Amino acid sequence: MAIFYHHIASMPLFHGLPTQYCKDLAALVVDQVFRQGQLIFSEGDEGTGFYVIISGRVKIFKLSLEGKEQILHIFGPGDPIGEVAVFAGKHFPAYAEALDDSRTLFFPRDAFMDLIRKNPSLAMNMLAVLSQRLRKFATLVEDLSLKEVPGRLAAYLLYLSKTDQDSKNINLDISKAQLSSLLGTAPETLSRILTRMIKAGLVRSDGLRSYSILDRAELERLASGDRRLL
Amino acid sequence: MAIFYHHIASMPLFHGLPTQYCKDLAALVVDQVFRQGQLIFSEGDEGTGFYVIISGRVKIFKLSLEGKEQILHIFGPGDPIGEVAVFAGKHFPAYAEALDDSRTLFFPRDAFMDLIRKNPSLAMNMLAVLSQRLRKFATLVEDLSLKEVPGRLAAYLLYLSKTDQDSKNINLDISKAQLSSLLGTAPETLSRILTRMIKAGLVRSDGLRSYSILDRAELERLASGDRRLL
DNA sequence: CGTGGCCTTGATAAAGTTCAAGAGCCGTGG
DNA sequence: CCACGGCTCTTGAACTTTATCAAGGCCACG
Repeated sequence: MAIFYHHIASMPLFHGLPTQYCKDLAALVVDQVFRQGQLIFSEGDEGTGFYVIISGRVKIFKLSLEGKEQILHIFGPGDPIGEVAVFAGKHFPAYAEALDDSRTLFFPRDAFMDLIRKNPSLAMNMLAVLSQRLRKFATLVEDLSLKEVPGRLAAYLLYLSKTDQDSKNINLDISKAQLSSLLGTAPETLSRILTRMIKAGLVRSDGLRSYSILDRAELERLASGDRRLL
Repeated sequence: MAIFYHHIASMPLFHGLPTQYCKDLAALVVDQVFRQGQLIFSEGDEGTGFYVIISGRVKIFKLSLEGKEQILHIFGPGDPIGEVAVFAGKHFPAYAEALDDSRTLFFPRDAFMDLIRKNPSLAMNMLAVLSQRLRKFATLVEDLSLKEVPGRLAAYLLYLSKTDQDSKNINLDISKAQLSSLLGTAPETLSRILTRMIKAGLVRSDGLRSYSILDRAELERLASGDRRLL
């Protein structure tokens, strides 16, 4: 259990939580490992608790009848997933699948609820997490509805360049198929627009999933919704 | 102040909160009235607190460069708005505008934060509210990305028929222009698809903003993402 | 050296947008 | 009472963007 404690205490979600509570949690928590491609939960499943990712990445997505998928988020170490089912509605609102071999800790609903009632700073942390997600969703809706694919792709590339040490070199980290699902488009469309961007001198492909940003200003114009073609 | 107390105590958000706390809140709260069409806050504004709607309706929306709007939510009495800025990021993530002449109570950030720290049930209520919104966003993204306009419209009509006393008679309550912005499409497209639905015998127009559902099964097929044409 | 992933490219079709014009509705004022 | 102006909504036609279907290319791995 001591090994869980270490993980729990270092999660942003539990930042500021007294040591004893972290230890209590460590005793409740269940360690779960998922293979790459393995489903963690399905939309509609009853949620008896939530997961926090220890290692690996997890995609949260919706599926249409015809099997088309839209990725809502891609989460990594430290991120909680499925917590919505704990606080409202009881069942998971989407699918979750491991993108890599992953490890998670599972927090049973009732024990966690007790703890959150006892500890205001945990509640505040959780409120901050949920609020940030609402924010992310708002921009996702904005992108899907108000921007065309080039704009979405440009925004995503710029987003990557901010996290990956503000440089001009970016790494996609995910397959093009996944990226197209994240941007809400077909893989073919993504491919075409990426080559258009390359031909227009906005970016350069450095092989595999690595790209360089050549014309940041132009990308920013695209990302902000400028309809003007590449 | 006593008059605010009454409103506060009856809000779902404050359900279960001790009387004294409600009274404390009543002393802090600021009453604000907005005219129909008046902007309550803009995207990017600093959020020094949040609002709860007492009467009227408020739309939360994003705007593109070209002025196209996408409605994220339409909220009514009892709903909090702008709370995301309180818990994360400080600035409002979208625009808010009164759809009717409306009245709100404004809760200053710091006082509210203190209260939430002191009262776990308030925290739980807020977590439930945010979770429900995440859920709503997830279905909005699903609709925008995975369904076509007929599917979205069908889903919306069915949604209305559930709230408005499960009958076959529904009332749009908002203009077609607003509805098109909520569904993420152009007014012309909405108009065309609505007439298609009428011609196909799925719904009937009872004048103004009133409609009747004639073929619920077929609407449900459309809403669930069936591509088959009307 | 071939096989299977994953990505690209091309041709075609579908859905939605845009622009422009017209219809219906309603309150105002002559 | 009717005509006018201003709304909102509808309809039509051309155009864009994106999806879809179908090959073909590339590359890694056995």
